[in-house]
Amino acid sequence: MDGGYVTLAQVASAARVSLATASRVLNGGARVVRPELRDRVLAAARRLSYVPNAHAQALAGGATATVGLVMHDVSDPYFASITRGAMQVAAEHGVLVVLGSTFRSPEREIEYVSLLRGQRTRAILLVGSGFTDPGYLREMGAELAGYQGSGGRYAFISHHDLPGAAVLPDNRGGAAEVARALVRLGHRRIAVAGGPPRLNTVEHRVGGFVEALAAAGVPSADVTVVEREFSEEGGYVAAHDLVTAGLPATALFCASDVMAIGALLALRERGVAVPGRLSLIGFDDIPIARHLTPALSTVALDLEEMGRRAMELVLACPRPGADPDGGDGQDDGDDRDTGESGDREPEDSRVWIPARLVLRDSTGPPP
Amino acid sequence: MDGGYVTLAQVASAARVSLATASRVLNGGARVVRPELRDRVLAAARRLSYVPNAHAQALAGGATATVGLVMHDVSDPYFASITRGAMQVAAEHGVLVVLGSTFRSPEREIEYVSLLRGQRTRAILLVGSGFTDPGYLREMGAELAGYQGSGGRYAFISHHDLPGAAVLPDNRGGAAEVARALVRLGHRRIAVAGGPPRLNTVEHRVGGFVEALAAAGVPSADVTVVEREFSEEGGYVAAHDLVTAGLPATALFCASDVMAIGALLALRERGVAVPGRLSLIGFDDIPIARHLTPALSTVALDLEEMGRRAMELVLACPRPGADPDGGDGQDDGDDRDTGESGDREPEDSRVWIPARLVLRDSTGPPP
DNA sequence: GCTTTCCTGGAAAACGCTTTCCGAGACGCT
DNA sequence: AGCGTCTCGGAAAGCGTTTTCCAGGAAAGC
Repeated sequence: MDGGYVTLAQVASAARVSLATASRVLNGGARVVRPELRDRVLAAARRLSYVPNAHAQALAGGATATVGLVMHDVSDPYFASITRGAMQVAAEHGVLVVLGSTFRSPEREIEYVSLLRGQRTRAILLVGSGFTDPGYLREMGAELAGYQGSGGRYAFISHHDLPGAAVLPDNRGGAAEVARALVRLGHRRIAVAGGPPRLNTVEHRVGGFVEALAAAGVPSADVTVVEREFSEEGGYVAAHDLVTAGLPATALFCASDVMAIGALLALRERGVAVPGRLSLIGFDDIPIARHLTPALSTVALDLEEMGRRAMELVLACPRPGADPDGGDGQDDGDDRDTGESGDREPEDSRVWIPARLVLRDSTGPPP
Repeated sequence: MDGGYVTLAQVASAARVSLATASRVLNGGARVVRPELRDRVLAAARRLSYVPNAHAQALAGGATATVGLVMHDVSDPYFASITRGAMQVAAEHGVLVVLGSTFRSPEREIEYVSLLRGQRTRAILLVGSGFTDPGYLREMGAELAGYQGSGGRYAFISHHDLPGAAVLPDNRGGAAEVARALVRLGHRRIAVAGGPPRLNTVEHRVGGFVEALAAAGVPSADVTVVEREFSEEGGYVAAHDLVTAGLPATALFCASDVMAIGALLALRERGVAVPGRLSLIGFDDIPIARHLTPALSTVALDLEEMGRRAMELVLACPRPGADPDGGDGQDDGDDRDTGESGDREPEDSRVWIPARLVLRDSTGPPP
């Protein structure tokens, strides 16, 4: 109305009631207040259109209702879908979501965690591939330990080589399935387009793929690994370079759908028929994958579910005492530990997300 | 390290300095502090890994460094791109972004504004089409007036029929260009797939299109308007129904690219050649539009720029006194007021975003 | 009928920070 | 040398809540 905010004190005096009573009626809840006073307070609050000051509430010891979400970039469909799932659960719990975009910079990621720590967010979700850099792991580890020590919860989505609860897509398994499927189709000379190996996700997908290829009897001389950016542009460049190099393959596996989209564009520009001359397959099954022409074969991950599960993990009612104890009997995470990295505490909740091969029109037998 | 947070008081005592001095060194900035003390404080803060409590800072009168972003759904590419732009500017200003997904519910939109008000966010960005419902306009208007009255800034992205700063895409103009382009190509029987008219964006795009068609001499009997959901599914259903009805058109204009994607799928399933039998054109130029087959003709809006401009609008240094005065000489918004709704205060900053017709492969002459 | 227990409202103490106001030295001017 | 001015550190007053503790009245027990 006029300048400044309506405070609880104003509501209380308007209702001719003490501050304590007004607080109890509007936010407390535990204690009983005589109906008559209760109504007076409620009426006054409505009349003045009182909105509690979240900062004051947080300071005074009330629980904060915000969760931080740190990721590469919301406009990347992979992250957009995960965010969507996470926000659904957040909304159900009446929790506000704070976003941080790192654009794949480890420094920014750490900075955001520190910022969110300052905001006393109830929890932090670290979405997307972790970095393998030791300096990053040390710093981020310290930051997260401090956060947890002071009562914050956190969870990773995707592998991070750091202790903590996590939602883990079966990157290796999915990539291996791609390898076997391509071999089954008859491909023998195969290319992989990956990103920088400092990203865990890339390492697992490319690694799992190459290993499975070897296991299926494809000589490593017939496997071409191309490392570019982990982005649409990177996929474009990878495919372009592959074609320029004489296209030493009949199938191309891209470490993500986004890369595959870039690759598809390059292949179209260079006149390479997909899947006629080259089979193409991605990873993630982002929503547009099925709308491309040819419809993109890929490995489906339930991205929204990943977001949902992670948010549930950190919002799952903790015992209020904030001792650094981590996971508390999450029931449905089938805990097969594939030992991808053994340095995690066994108490941490782990949710595995299965990867499902989806063959659409972009893959076929070799020419 | 141990339970609980490190407070400024602890830092101060570790540095053998008063609270005031510690505050001045770490956050204040205005006042000068002797280098020796300054270093002591800095060292202590680092050693204890001090993180200021943002809530306490906000309460004590320091500026809040968060901005709210309220929109339909981040996983919609249109909103994802806008969000990306907004986050870039936010990051430059060291501002944190809080996200709210309304899923096109006016109630949720109002609820989020109220929540963000409670968070004392520095500003709120309302992204995406406003609703035409009078009840919504009244409530939202009151909420925003209260917010502004207490020093908050806000801006709309897209038309909202409410006073306030805004970043406005030229929906009518773009739609009119589509109409003229289709007529120029030779189309005479034309269909439009729109969403519910309670969305301003839909109203302007469909309205502008139909009017321009009339102006170009296309009899209204030859124009088919189909109203479905403003979503991919809605586009699918619209196209499906159109085909079922005997396809009384040689061109289909969809009120958004997302709808066009759905329509394209339906047309493919029903065996309708695009653009051979039916020309298709969307609106927005979301990033994947060019990757579809056929590459989607559309009206390009610089979505990231829209996000950027809006964020700049609300972050543009305000005079600290928070009197409800709104716009302060934004230099480069060319203020042509097309009078789409006359009830706004002239002081509000308005940034117009031009719409540019992009003809790709999904449009051609009629069969 | 008097004491003991509930029950409920109010006063006041945090919560962690910013900022205003003072006071004490240091310096410059006459 | 004396006085005024300037600089910079510290004490303390909030900021808007929650929550603990206390007091007074009503209900209950003997």
